[in-house]
Amino acid sequence: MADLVYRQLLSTLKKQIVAGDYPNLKLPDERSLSEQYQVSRSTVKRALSILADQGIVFKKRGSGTFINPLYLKNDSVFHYNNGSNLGVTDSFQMNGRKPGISLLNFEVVRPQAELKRDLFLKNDDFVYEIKRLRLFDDEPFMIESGYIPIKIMPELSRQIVSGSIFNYLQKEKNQAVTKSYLTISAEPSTKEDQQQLKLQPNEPVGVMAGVFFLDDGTPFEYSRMRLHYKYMKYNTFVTIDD
Amino acid sequence: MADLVYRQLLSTLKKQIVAGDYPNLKLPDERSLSEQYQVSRSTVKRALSILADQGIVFKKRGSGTFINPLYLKNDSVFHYNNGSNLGVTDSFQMNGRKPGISLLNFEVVRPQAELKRDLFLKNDDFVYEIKRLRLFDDEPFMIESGYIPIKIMPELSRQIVSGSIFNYLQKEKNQAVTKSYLTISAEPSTKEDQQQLKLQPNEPVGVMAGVFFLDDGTPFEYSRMRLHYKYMKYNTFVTIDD
DNA sequence: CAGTGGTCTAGACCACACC
DNA sequence: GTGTGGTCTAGACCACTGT
Repeated sequence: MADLVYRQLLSTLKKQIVAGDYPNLKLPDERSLSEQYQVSRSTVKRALSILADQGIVFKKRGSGTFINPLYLKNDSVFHYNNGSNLGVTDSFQMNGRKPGISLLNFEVVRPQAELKRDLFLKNDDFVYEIKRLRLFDDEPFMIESGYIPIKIMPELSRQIVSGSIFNYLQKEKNQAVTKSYLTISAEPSTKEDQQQLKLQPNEPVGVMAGVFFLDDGTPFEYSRMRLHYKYMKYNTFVTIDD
Repeated sequence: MADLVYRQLLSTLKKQIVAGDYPNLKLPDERSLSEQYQVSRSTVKRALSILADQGIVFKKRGSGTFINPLYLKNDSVFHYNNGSNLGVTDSFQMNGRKPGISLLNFEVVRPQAELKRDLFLKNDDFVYEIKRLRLFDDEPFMIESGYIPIKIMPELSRQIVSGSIFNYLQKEKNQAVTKSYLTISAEPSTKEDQQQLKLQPNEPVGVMAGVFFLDDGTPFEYSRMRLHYKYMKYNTFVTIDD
């Protein structure tokens, strides 16, 4: 991965930016970079576009490419995900805390209409229903209800489900979950939320719900996550074009 | 904008996909498309990459490009933003409801340290503090607190601030806000939230806070939005690579 | 081995910003 | 007008998939 030309250039530029090699916050023009690193201008553009997508630089037609000053202030609001995390254990800053899983429920059910639609199921397909309580250092922070088609993972067991399913997929079946569509919202806590997540009645949960996809586009899991509100922090960098 | 070759191809393919012109959910290969539409393969790749970023298709090296079945089910969970909306009046589905603004407060203040950092301000820079209640059809749904450096918009007035600031920027100064960094979270409602947004004490608010940037990368506004929880629905399509 | 997407190049021409 | 990023092309070669 890192031996790709545009990846190397990307990484080089990123290091230089962080190191403060461009005190005037302006990068050299694309043609110069192309010359300097002996790569085509297209490759330079590719690297710079990624930096722009990540919010690290701004490209301004006619004047140049400029470093986002906010990115340099390392302790600032600007430490975000690049939207590039998936999997519960990766998505939350655990700050050295040990993640845990407590299995609440594990059974096979007939999917509701909506679920059938979202997971692209046929009429007589069944799904596993997996309800788990997620913890950090024995402190519960999320109730997760997952639905996985039997036909995708017929071998699923209480054992597997008590650990990270994504890791299992990766290691045992060499399949990666690289895409997800999620809706983020907030709700008052239910009695169950309050009990499991140790919430006061007036304290809410954050809700993240949606579909995870395998590399090849197969909808793999529908998941509904109810988070202790203090643990829900979703960072996004958005660009509009149209 | 739409006369660009890759944009046209993009729009053509999107229409065909929605129209069901590819019943087997597989697009023609890139070289065929290049031939068929008399454009270079690079241009085809560009259009297809955008479709992939939007989650509409999956590209699989060695086998082809496939349509995401979820995208075809139009009424499904899959109708999302592409993360491509900015500006309050654009960002929420208004469903024909008329947006309104009630100005709660408008003054000049000395920015706190954190704000100074996020807006990249110097020691003696001042900011406008603009607090507004946003409505749909006279129903309040959001309390918005915005902070804009005086030096960026010295001409700001109660009049301007009572309408859409982004529209004003666009029309009067030909500057667009095209990027934002936001953190999304949830909180119990405060007394003020409950009063302004007509919430019960146990009902929460969604919080979206962060920085909006001008085209040239200037941090333009820090905004903190507290939303009636029923109005907070943020949709994301995330891809991981690394 | 054939088919398909991924990377990379070299160069032409356009559009916008600034002097 | 010069500098800079944006679009587009034509083609070479690589990497992975599936027969």
